Amino acid sequence: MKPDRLKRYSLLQELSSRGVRMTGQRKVLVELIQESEDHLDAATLLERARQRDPGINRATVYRTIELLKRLRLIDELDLMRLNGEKHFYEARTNVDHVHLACFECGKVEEFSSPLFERLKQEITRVNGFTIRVTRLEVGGRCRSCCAQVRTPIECGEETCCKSLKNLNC
Amino acid sequence: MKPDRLKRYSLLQELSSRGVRMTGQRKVLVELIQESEDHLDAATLLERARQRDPGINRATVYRTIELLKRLRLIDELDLMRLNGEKHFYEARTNVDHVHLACFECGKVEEFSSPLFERLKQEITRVNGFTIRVTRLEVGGRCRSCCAQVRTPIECGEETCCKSLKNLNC
DNA sequence: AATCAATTTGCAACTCGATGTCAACTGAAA
DNA sequence: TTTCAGTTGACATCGAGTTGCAAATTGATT
Repeated sequence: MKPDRLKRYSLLQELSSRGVRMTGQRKVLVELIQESEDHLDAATLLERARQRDPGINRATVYRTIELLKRLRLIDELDLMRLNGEKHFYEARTNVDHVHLACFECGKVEEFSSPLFERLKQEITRVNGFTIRVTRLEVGGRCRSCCAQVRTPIECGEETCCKSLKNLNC
Repeated sequence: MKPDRLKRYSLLQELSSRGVRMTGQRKVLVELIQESEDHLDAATLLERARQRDPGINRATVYRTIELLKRLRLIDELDLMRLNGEKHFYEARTNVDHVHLACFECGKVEEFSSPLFERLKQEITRVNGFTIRVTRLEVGGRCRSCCAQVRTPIECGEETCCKSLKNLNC
């Protein structure tokens, strides 16, 4: 399933329906997360927010992220530490999905599948575990990078990670 | 599948077979990771290592972790930030498995399933993605906590997270 | 056993994402 | 419009992880 097939929650709507106070700063931040095509980290979010409200503070960004996370309106991602320690955020979707992070080019694809839903059901059934959040991240080499690069991914090869850091590979 | 059904790689063996220089510090660290029942973070690993070799340094711990990660001999986990920003490590297993982190009691269960393997195959087939590492973490409430606690997990309830921090819930 | 280049370690300073504190401010209910 | 709990900005602080470099160690070679 393509990313654009995934439905994102309307954050503003959810917030107001839950009686959360809507400040100017929150509105800007929430809109940015909602609109964003890519996965935002806190620093990028701050940077973009300052273009709309120059006075906005870093702490507010983190506090808003915290709020949205607690309300389960956004998901937090690591993207296999493709870009270091940062965390990334996205508006929640109606269906959980996998993030495929390419160690070669850094691209991140999204993928959802009924198999994932079945796996979740199995977890609940077999372990008696009530699932609240899931995070499935996969690291490797995307289709176009596989086509370009001759050498297969080899364990321990220095060459396989090239310029990227913290690859887990 | 129970954790003890998962086979872990023998780290020392793998390292020597790949011609990695074996220093005293590495031996201690690698043995500790191998022996450990639970998932170790860097600080805990350092602490335990110092009981065997008091002079061992923090930087060495991180460098060894980095080495093992690059050689794909250990996996890195977040455990849904159950305990803050720390990363956790475990010797790789023959089969990928899910980590189920209970937000209530902090317990971490492991679970592997053919469905997970099928999902991985599907990812490869549909997306043309060559998988190198996977990380599937699930947060929620474990069986015994579900039995104890009356209230279901509710979005935005302050009570659902209680003393634990950074719950993503 | 002694030699030696290459690798690894310890140390300490540093980076950087994230959090805590507190006075000042503000959204929205009355 | 007033009121005040909730929110923000400023700034200090935290803590996990990294880095540069001199000294120490490894293990292959003689």
